[in-house]
Amino acid sequence: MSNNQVVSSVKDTGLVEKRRNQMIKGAIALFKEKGFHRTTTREIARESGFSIGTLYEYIRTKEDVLFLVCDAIYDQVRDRLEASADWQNPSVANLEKVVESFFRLMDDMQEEIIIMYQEVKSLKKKTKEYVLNKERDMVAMLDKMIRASLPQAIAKQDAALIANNIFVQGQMWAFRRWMLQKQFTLEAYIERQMHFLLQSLAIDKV
Amino acid sequence: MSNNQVVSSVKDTGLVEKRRNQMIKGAIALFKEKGFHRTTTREIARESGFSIGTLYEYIRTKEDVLFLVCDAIYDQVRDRLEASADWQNPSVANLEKVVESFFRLMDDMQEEIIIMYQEVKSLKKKTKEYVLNKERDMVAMLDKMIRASLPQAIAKQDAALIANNIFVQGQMWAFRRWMLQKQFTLEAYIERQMHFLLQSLAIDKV
Amino acid sequence: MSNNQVVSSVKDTGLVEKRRNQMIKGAIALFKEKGFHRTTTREIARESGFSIGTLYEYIRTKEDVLFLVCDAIYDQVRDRLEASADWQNPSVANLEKVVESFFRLMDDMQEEIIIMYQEVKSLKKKTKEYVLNKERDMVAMLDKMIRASLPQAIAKQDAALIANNIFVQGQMWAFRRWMLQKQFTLEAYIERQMHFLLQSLAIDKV
Amino acid sequence: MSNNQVVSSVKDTGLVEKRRNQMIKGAIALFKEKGFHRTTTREIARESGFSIGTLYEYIRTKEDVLFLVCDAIYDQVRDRLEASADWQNPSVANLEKVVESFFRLMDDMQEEIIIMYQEVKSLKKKTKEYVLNKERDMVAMLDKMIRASLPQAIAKQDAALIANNIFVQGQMWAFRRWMLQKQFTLEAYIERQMHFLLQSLAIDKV
DNA sequence: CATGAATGAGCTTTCATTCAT
DNA sequence: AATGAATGAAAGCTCATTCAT
Repeated sequence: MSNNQVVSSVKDTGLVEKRRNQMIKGAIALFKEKGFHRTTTREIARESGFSIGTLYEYIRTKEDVLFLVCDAIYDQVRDRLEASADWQNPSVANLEKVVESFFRLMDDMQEEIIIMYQEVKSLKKKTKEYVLNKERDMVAMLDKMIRASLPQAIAKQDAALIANNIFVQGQMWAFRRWMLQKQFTLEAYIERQMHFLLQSLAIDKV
Repeated sequence: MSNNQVVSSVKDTGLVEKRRNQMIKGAIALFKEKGFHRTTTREIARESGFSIGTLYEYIRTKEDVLFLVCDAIYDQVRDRLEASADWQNPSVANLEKVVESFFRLMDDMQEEIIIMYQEVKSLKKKTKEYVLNKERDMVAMLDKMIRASLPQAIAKQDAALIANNIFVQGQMWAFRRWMLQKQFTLEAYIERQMHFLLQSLAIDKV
Repeated sequence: MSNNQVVSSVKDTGLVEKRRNQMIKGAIALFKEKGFHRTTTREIARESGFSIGTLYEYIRTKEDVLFLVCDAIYDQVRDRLEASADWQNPSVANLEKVVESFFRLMDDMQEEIIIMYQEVKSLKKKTKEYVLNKERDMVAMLDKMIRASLPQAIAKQDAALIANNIFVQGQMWAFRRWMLQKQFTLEAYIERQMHFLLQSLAIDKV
Repeated sequence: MSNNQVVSSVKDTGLVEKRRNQMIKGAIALFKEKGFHRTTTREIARESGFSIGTLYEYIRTKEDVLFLVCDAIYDQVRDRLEASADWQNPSVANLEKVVESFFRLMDDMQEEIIIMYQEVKSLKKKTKEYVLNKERDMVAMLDKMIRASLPQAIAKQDAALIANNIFVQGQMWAFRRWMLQKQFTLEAYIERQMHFLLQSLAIDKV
């Protein structure tokens, strides 16, 4: 369903969704290549397959495109994360599965992740908060899973910290690829991070 | 000594260094506020206390300013990190000290850290590599310290991974402050991260 | 009867007239607020109660709307002016009545008058002439009335000049309201202008 | 001295004045031809003899140009009006001289007058008021002259009304030239208007 | 007849960079 | 060495108009 944080002149919501998807796809391709600021609205229109006039029928400002892109990426990450494991039955095994899926997801969506974290800052306060809340939600999912999975009790803060660490280690695979991906295969990276994670939680490898 | 990656028309190296320091200071203040792309060269000149013409006597392009800024921040981080502990006598205690200092440093220099990691992407390939090498160097320092400090042997890759984790956990204090700094004091953050670090390395708290 | 200076794709003349009246009403409301140039065709369509596509079924260019508006205003002024007095029986008394009516009319239709005189210039030559001829006609009516009313003979040119003066004094009530309407009530304005008019024509107040 | 209602990036006030004069001259030429809204900033720059970038060194928005133009025209009218007669020694003869000069001035500056009264409406409230105050001042000059010149006393309101009438009759020579200038020479126009003016004031022609 | 999505020329404005003084 | 006026490519955005449905 088309995002209604962003105003469109076009009424047909089905069309709005379709066009915005084209737009998001086109914009991501361009943002990957040159970042938000160096991409022009004309380029976005062309890459999306329509004219500049049409682009502006579906958004109001260039920033709207960025918002749509960030929002779409978050939703995609979340959807895939939710589908990746059994969140209803917490267990160390399922936690491991979640973490592994998350790392694989970050590998899959490297470029999108880089775009998102590097450009959200360009959103204005309100929109930025809206988007960051989605991150908060996902961290909370993981947080909850951690607390429910562990055999022993864990302090609330500790669970939150670990959840954040996992998140950042996932993102780091994308952001620091120039450093990490020369030294590690994805498999090795996952395996070693998982090892240290379990170790730090004093859990014997299953 | 003035950075000679960037070409200046002015010969007097002392003057070049002085002017560039003014420029870096001014630019950082502005980048903190509005980011690199939204800051104009005119503003940088004014904030630095000289004219736009003079600015261009000491650099060649706007990107040069960004480079100078990133470079200066890295140097500052490195200097302070080096001064913060006894790197010559590796020990778990010294490792802890280094890690703690690093986290405190990241707290101190939050804004600069954010600038750096959010804007390096705007540097062109060659310059970016030059800057990222400085990051590599610092990670290497930590890596080496880890390997030398631990009572038991640690795989080369593992040390590198831990070093990266520490780095990213430090940066995360700055980048995710909207999430972390509501839940943790710096002290608590350091304490818990250190706890998990030692735990994951199977070291009993000293 | 719908104005056939402006071409319409729609055949049904009754409908054309109905739609154009909606359009004129909508456009006047908008022109009052923001002038012709700052009003968009989309706004005119919306304000008129139909779609942009429909708007263009009844006109060919945006300028057509302006023409229709000016034309309608002139017709309205003329209709009301004609109805306001007994033009068939010239007399000083009737002349006075006409002048008073005209001033009251200008007060009533201030905004419309302002629109018309401020935007006609945007019409292209031919249409502008068509519209200005209506003004000429009205001045001629007054001119004729003056010549027929006065006890003594008056030079042709003089009658024309006086007719123009009266017209402009009426418009001035609308255009210079920021200056005049602070100092005069409409009644006082009419009374004093009439006084000077009669005086200049050497007629004793009836 | 350069108008400081409008902000300029250029510091050299002499230069600012020079460039703005070029700009005003260029803009008037264009506004005469096509009006404010149909004239582009690029055209103004080209006509003024400099680049679009330079234009914007001396103004902030397109509206600034319009303001500068209106302001300059008013100042010119006022200067010429002040120079045209002996304002210090009121007398019917001098009043006649003033009126005649004013009419001649309106003839001379027809195009400018048309621009001004047709485009002031596009200024925003504050600037418009600033400009209209200049009109008020001039009307006040005339008003004062009328009161001081007449042999008999005249009511305050009446003097103001007569002053306004004279003003509007002057402007009408420019605005209604399509109607008046076919029937009257300037000389005749002045002569007849003066005749009716004196008549209405019950003054015997000198 | 009515609709409204699509178009793209064209607008105002910005800003990195140069260069004469 | 320092200045700041000049430049113009290029950006974001608007809007009159068309035309398939």
